[in-house]
Amino acid sequence: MIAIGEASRQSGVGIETIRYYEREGIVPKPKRAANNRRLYTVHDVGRLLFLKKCRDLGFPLADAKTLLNLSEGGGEDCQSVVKLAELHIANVRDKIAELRRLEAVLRELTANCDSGNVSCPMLSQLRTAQGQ
Amino acid sequence: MIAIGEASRQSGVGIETIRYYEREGIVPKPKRAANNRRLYTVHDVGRLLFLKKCRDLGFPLADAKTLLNLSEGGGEDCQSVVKLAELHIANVRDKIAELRRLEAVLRELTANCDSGNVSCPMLSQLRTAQGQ
DNA sequence: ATAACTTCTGTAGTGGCTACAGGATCATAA
DNA sequence: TTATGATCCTGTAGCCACTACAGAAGTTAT
Repeated sequence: MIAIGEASRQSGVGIETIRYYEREGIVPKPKRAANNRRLYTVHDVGRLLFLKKCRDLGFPLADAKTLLNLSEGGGEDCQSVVKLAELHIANVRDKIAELRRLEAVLRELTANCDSGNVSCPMLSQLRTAQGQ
Repeated sequence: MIAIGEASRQSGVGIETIRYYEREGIVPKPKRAANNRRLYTVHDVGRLLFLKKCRDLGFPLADAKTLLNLSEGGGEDCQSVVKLAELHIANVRDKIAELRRLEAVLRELTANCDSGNVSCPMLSQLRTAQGQ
């Protein structure tokens, strides 16, 4: 049984975040010591590590919770997991495409901005060009 | 002189967002009609359009405000504009790289999840793999 | 007159934390 | 024993950039 600071160190999840997860019902409320301090088990730390990995993979917290439940429920519902993951991958791909588009437009806008122009080409574009 | 709804239509910026920009000091407070309703000029709509383009390019609102000021200040400080834009481009590139890394990891994690496995390979990985 | 639309102010919610404030408790050293 | 500092507690507010109300008042069309 370890305190919240140690659980934070072992899992990489911040102390405030652990308490936030508890408030939000993402993880169950831990036992308390006689002095009211939270006590965590190895299993609890495992949960936090699991959640941290999900978050690092970009899953929304709600999805991370779902995955945790799938992991702890006996069924090992591989199909549900894949479904969630595929949706997430699609989101990631969409974001990449959007960012690439943005980068291209930004490069174009700044292309003529190097030399000491009287008026800034990028600002001109922003003032006059059609949206998009 | 047009009302806020028309300004919203012409600029593509939502009504609530226009009021938000006013509250935040991103755009100046417009004149009011006798009935206390906001009145916008073509120039005001131009500002909103400018801001919308900046936001669509992914600039934070604070940067959008800075760009607007640069655009309206007489100097046309092309160097400041490029500096802001280059920083933003670097951010965009970083995000793309991170998302690509994520996508690769997610693909790897779901690679063996197709057939009817007894236990889910992805969940196993999330439970046991080292962070990263 | 009635209905439907628009606008007004003010407040709260979104996601996922993060940062306090103000207090209690614990561990360690002089 | 006492001082110091680390850790913990609860509760609240801030971040970003909106978005969504509630409840009231005014405008426009039939």
